[in-house]
Amino acid sequence: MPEHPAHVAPRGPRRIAHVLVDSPLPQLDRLFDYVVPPELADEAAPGVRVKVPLRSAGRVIQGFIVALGEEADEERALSEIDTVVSAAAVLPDRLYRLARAVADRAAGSANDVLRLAVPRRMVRAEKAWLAQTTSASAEEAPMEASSLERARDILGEYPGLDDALEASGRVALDARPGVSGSVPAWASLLAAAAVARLARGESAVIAVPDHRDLARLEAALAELAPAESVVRLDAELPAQERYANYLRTLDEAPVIAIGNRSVVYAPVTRLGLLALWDDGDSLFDEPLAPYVHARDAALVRQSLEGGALVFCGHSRSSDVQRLVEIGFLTEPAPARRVTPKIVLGAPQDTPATGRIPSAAFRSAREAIASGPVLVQVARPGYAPTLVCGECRAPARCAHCGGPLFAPARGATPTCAWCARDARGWQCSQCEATTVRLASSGSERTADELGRAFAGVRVVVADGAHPVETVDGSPALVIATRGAEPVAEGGYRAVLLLDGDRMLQAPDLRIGESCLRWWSNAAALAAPGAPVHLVAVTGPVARALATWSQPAYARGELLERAPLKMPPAVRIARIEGDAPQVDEALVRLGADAPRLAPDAVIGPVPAPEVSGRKRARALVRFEYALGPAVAASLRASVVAAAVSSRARRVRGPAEPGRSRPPANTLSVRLDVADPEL
DNA sequence: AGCACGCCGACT
DNA sequence: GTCGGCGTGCTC
Repeated sequence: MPEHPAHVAPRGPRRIAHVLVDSPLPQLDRLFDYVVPPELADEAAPGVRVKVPLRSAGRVIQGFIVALGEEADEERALSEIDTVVSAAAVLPDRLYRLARAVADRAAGSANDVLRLAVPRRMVRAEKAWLAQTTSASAEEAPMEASSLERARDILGEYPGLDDALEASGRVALDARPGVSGSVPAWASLLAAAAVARLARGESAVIAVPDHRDLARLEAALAELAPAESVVRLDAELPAQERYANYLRTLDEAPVIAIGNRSVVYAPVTRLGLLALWDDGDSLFDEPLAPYVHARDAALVRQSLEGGALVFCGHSRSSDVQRLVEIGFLTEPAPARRVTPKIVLGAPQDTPATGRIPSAAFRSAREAIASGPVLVQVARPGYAPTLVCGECRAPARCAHCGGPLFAPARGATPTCAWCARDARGWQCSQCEATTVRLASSGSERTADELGRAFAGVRVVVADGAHPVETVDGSPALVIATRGAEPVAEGGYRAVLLLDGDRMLQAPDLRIGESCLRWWSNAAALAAPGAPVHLVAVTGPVARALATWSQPAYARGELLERAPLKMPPAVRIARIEGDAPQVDEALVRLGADAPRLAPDAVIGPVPAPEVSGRKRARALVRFEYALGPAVAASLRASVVAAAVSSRARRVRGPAEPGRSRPPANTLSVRLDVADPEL
């Protein structure tokens, strides 16, 4: 029994709150302990927002109580919690653990992950939620027996899938091509999987790349799931609704949460299914720190919370294929293989009009009598690139040197950078004054085909003019890749036009991307409708023609392994003040001695920031070394942030100019384009 | 980020 | 003998 001085009243153990403070500083990315004062004891529960004193960032800072504890009174000096912001427990323990694990994997801060997961607080929505949870909580939405039966029918197309899902399996699922009504088959499949989990009282989370896919998934769920159980979580929602929906996922009653990349963090209760549609889409690549791809976040989450994990697509990303090959994912096969009818243009097939071979043209002409025909092109606009009419050099803006394009038929060339029109243009190479259209955009294709198919309705769909669906009546639908509308009953013919141009992009993954774009467009065809891939030969064309996307992904992986390119290995990029980059590499050598001798590329000089010499390096590492590499790089980031007095050197040098990054060392894991 | 602590030069 | 420069380190 410890002695107490007479003037201090002996007290029992005190309540302690472990608090995650909301600060961007990497050195504060850990839990801080505070005393819970007796008057806050009722409200200070795990998950609530609090304000706490911290010797920085003003006097008080926002944070979340992550957990509570007790300890003897006199062990150490602690500050008290200042305020409980609201009694709403909006950060459940499972979400904190997920954020922590995802941040650790990416050498980032838990706060940065939580910023993606927890929408901005809206007091009105929060009050409504608090009132509702206390009165009518945990009421389960009734599920119609016929819906569940339909869901089971759909899942039955893949013998073994239901078992795999029940056993919290992890699967790579090749979606059946086709549409029923205006709903693509993939959307019905994922909706059915979600409904099957919901029927067992478990939640589902489904992430899709963009809002058009979200609308399709929503349509599929409308046919199968109780409306009260489907919760949209995406950035397009009004702030109040978004926060209300977030709070809804915290309820005891299971939900189907759908949205774009960050929905993978939705903190639903009893996660039974976590699914990604079309994981090869670059929209799943998170552009905010710590830059974690939704696929990786999903992998981390499934390892923590269990439940089934599904990567579904018409094509196979090399990343998912890697997981298949190491035995992490299984591939449930469909009972009946359904493939679109792909027609590769014969080399001797001469174009009847413009860039369309005669066979494809005939095919379109026959099909258009009975319904819509899809024409996929690479780029929007009229003529996206212009060249000199004489010497064929790219036409450049006289003012800024930017590339010129033609906004419409016969229009004056315009600069793509500065938007000036190039009246009186003259070639800088040969002084000619005429330009030539070097490429066709969707508008020009629509123009040309509209004349060839006189009297037919023409629909143009691209990023700027999105079209969700078209009906089943005859129409020419010209769409840029990725923007294809769904046609009711499927397209009667599909023409994939600019394949050769698309394949030429200087991108490590261009083959994979093209196969994805083409497969997704082909999947919109009606059963038996011809899909013409024009002017492309080689492995990607063969993979499409034989509908063997997994085999193509496998080939990609085999090619990249000896080159040490992702996803065969992981790659980290380190950038910062030259001495700190050097220091980080030294530390890495000590922390991860099993790194290959050629793991580090660089460092090379990077552009100076306010007069400081900067450097950049890449590190290639095996997946097994991930934890060691991430921890080491994180330690370097913290060390650099703590010791950095660089910003003081800056002083009065530049008044209002853009300030250099707060951290003098920045680290990014799993870079998509491994360029120094 | 901010703010306190601490160890050398100029001061009433 | 004291005030205050900013370099260094930490934040419950």
